[in-house]
Amino acid sequence: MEFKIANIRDFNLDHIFDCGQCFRWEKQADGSYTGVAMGKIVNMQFAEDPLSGGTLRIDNCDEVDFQRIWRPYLDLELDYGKLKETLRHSDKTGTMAQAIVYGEGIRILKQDLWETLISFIISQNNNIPRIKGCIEKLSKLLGEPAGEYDGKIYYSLPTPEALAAADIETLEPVKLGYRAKYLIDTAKKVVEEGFIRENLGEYMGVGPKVESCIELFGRHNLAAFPIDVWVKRVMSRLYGFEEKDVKGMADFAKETFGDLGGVAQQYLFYYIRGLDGITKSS
DNA sequence: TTCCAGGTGGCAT
DNA sequence: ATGCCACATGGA
Repeated sequence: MEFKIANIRDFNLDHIFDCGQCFRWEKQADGSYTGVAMGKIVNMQFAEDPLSGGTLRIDNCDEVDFQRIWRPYLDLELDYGKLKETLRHSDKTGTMAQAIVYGEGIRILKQDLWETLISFIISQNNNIPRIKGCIEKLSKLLGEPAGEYDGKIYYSLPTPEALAAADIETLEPVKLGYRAKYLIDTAKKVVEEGFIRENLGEYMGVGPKVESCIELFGRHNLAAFPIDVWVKRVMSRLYGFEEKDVKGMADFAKETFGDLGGVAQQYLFYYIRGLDGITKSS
């Protein structure tokens, strides 16, 4: 079963799935992406058309799933054309205008909270290819088969219960390093106390940066402005901040990008990685 | 070999 | 409240 929708603008699957917000979508040889989210496996392909807007094809999806799952997940309700107009001249250097051109098809996905929590705990002091590998191995080890697509079995992430029942030795093959303890600890806390929605920093392994990522990617709080090494790099090179002046960067982001800080951050993150020759997260 | 990656917890001031 | 530093792992 396949669902198609036309006239989609400000949309590019490479930009969306390779801007560091998610770690589980696999690019196929034909340029499409296969992934599992909300317990469903789908394959997405996008055909560009600058005049009318492109057409998005989602395989293994019907109209109901599209409306209930993928339309919100892909943030198709939000007018990114208008949003980009607001951001384009927000800074005085023209940096944001260039970053927007470079990542014009980025959208902030509405991801599952639990998934963003464990994904970004794993992300600390780690690189994107390794993060993807860890999450993949973790899902195969303790997740459930979500189904099969194109001859390949896809696994869901482990539930909090499954992860809480694991121990360090069980997780050894996932090669999480010192983060394994954080994951188990966090899973136990979720199982015992229910999901803490405020003060995510109470979870082991969640500091200001990870919390900010969860706010942005898991709760769609577009004002959140996560500051990691790449953003520090942008702020330093393109806006003239000292590398360690995180407070200054945060204040600047708030003043300059306001409640769209998170979207601005994604344009900047994707842009600086491109400038440094990092593509396809490899 | 050393450095680095979507940083944080623990400890000393 | 702020400043260090160890921390697992694998690729450059």
